[in-house]
Amino acid sequence: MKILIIEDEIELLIGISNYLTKENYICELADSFQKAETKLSIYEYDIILLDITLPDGNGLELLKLFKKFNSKAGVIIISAKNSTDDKIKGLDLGADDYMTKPFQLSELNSRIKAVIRRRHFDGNNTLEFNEMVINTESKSIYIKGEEVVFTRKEYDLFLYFFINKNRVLTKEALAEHLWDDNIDLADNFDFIYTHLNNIRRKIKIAGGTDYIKTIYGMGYKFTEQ
Amino acid sequence: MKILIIEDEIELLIGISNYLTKENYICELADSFQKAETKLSIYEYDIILLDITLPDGNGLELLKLFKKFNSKAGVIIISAKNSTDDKIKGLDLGADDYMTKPFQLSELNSRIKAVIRRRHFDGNNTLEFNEMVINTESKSIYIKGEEVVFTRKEYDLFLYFFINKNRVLTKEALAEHLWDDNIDLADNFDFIYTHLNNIRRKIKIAGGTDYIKTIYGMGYKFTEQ
DNA sequence: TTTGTATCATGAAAATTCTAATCATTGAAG
DNA sequence: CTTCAATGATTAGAATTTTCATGATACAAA
Repeated sequence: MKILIIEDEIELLIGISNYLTKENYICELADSFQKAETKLSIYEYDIILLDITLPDGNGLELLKLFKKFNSKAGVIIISAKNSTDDKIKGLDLGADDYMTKPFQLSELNSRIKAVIRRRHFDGNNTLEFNEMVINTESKSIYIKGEEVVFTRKEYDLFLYFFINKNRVLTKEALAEHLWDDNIDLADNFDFIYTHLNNIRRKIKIAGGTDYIKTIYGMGYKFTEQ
Repeated sequence: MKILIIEDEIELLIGISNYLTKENYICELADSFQKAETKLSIYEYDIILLDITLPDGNGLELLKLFKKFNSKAGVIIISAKNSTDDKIKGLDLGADDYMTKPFQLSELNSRIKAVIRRRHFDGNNTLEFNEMVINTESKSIYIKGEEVVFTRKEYDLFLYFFINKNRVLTKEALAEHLWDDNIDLADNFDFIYTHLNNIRRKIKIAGGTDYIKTIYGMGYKFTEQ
């Protein structure tokens, strides 16, 4: 997941970036209205963290502007402002959530996750990719129209690939996802191999294509190419 | 966990209470300074949600006062105030966190959980109760000085009892805890019986006392009496 | 007190998850 | 083009988790 952090307090900017990078997000930084504007016009992001008070402009203007370029991204407003006004305005302009400074980084992380989840699943319960369909309500997976039974861990892993299509996911990131953060990073994550193997076997048996490409020394990527 | 909600906007008060009750907390309500004062002088709470602006007094005074009676509880300040002053003062007076209105109930919940966690685990990694000791860092359990090996689910369940000493926990609450909320409530939770049985057996073998009492039709309670 | 039903306890079996050993492949270095 | 070390794939089986069937117990109603 790619995140743009727009924040003029450099310390906070770095702090957030470091934390989120450790949590396996790809972070880009902007410490002014202008830099943010440039980045937004060029790249696509999944999540935008937006500080309202910038030295060279108001974040809400940026939000208005940006809704034209990049409507896919979720926006979380970061505000030190004391009036609720800015938050309300921000939510009106299409922000998904807001945080008031100061905040815990772990909380920011859980909000980011929540926004990602909502953006993916609100309204429709099915995700599709070529011959594959996931129904997130019944937690069932269909390949070429036939249901293939996945275990809980297999399902979680496969869904994670689906959501992170075209992105390289490290073993560590996958393991952390399966074990909701509280996993000991000193462990070895060999069991990922096993689950992956099971998923691939089931896809093969069902006559589907193995879209999970191995990137040697890096991780795995769910993609067509 | 027992929570006192001090808030004069009745709608919000009810809203919070309903939500938190569904999340398996025991809620008590106070819509004025005076009622809150009375409750605080009589009962003990785990968490206190404190609105600063009350019709018959300032919440910060209440906070000062209450630190004398009930120093064990965690305090989360709810504030609609626009000055950061009240928040800072509140945190100075020993509040653990604060929220600015309006807020998402799910966020409130995650903050409550965070405060409970911090209050329990900050500084010391061990929880003790009579002949039982839990080391939350190494995730090991000792009974009469001897280590007893618990599986992950057994450990999680046992720790949850420890944290919720003297409280009745329903099967549903236990199951939800073990499966991080995303469990299907239509499922049957029979596996709780099995894990409980295993825990009790291991305690027995180690020569410990079974402090987990069955409350017929209700749930279970970890207690001495 | 007896009876019936719902809840809980227990143990065994099934399913899933994880570990560990072995083999295969990749990419780098000579 | 080899060789080597690191990484990934595969498989078997150990450990854990979950399901299921059966028996025991508590509570309520007759």
